[in-house]
Amino acid sequence: MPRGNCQGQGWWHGKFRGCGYRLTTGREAILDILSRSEGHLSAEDIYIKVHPRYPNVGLTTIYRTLDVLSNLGIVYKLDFGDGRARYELAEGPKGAHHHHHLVCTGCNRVIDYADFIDEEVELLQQTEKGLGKKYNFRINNHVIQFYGLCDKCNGKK
Amino acid sequence: MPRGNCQGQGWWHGKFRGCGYRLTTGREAILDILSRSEGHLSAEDIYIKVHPRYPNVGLTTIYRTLDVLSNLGIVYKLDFGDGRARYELAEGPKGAHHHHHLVCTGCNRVIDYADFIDEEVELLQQTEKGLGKKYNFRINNHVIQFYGLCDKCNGKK
DNA sequence: CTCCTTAATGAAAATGGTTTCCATTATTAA
DNA sequence: TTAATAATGGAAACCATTTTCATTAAGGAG
Ligand SMILES: [Mn+2]
Ligand SMILES: [Mn+2]
Ligand SMILES: [Zn+2]
Ligand SMILES: [Zn+2]
Repeated sequence: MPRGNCQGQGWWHGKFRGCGYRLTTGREAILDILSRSEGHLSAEDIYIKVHPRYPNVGLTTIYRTLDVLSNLGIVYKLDFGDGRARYELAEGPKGAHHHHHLVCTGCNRVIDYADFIDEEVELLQQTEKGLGKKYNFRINNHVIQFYGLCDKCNGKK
Repeated sequence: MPRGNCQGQGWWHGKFRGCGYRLTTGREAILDILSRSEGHLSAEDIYIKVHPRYPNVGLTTIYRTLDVLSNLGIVYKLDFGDGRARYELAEGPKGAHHHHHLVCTGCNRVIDYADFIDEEVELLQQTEKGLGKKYNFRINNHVIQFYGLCDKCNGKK
């Protein structure tokens, strides 16, 4: 059984070490869970998934790690207005998967969509450029989210 | 001195009464402050502005009233990611003043902009229509915000 | 491998915006 | 005026997140 495989499970090690962060069990566990989970996990969601396999990783470490990951650009910190932050991997080993969000205010379901991304991205770039020039702003992030009721919640009167 | 003037100061009374809400001093005070203030006030900001003139309006009432106003569509509840909700009047007596936001993550300054609104709104409408059809969603709200560093914060290295 | 510096950690306590409770007050329809 | 009940304020509860601090463990130097 060959050692030292560098595909997949360890792709963030470089980014981590490059910024002077230590590689710890907790951090690997959290990234492991994030990369094998679909969707938008809260800190507690992650804690619950990590805990069975790594019972000595505390919730505090989850928060601290997510903060680091978010600063490194490895995860996005999302806010869907339900009072807790949610996180998703910015990109897997396979590359980026840019998308925006459609949030149901009835059941809190969140749909990733990428259908209109091309037009949106183009407009966003124009807008960012224009705003940046006009207001002397260095824009480095945007939030686009649609809120409404999904088919199920819409049916219920 | 004529009584019963209906311009300005009381334009929301109708909307209020129409929904079965009572008109109270606290509610009028809060709307008064909101309509004579620029910008994006937190509940506590409003409390501080209301308190000198109406010392017996509590913070709880501010929260409750803002919730009602937000449900009635009279104010927008905004989240700029600084851990507290902010509120702005949806429209004054003069009518709507649609705009989006540019948020400085350095100093939390928020700039209202309306420059690219037309194009944005058009794209939004298209997107809402497309998404609504594709995912069977009734979209009734969207959030567009740009985050970055303002000229001042950008200068500080 | 061992040592040593110090980054990282977990548990518990603190924080802080917002909500809930509940006894009291005030609005409004009759 | 009166009665029904919506609205209120103050205190306590809530709850996601952060801070504190004593302990642990990464990882570079030797
Ligand atoms: Mn997503
Ligand atoms: Mn605004
Ligand atoms: Zn739903
Ligand atoms: Zn700034």
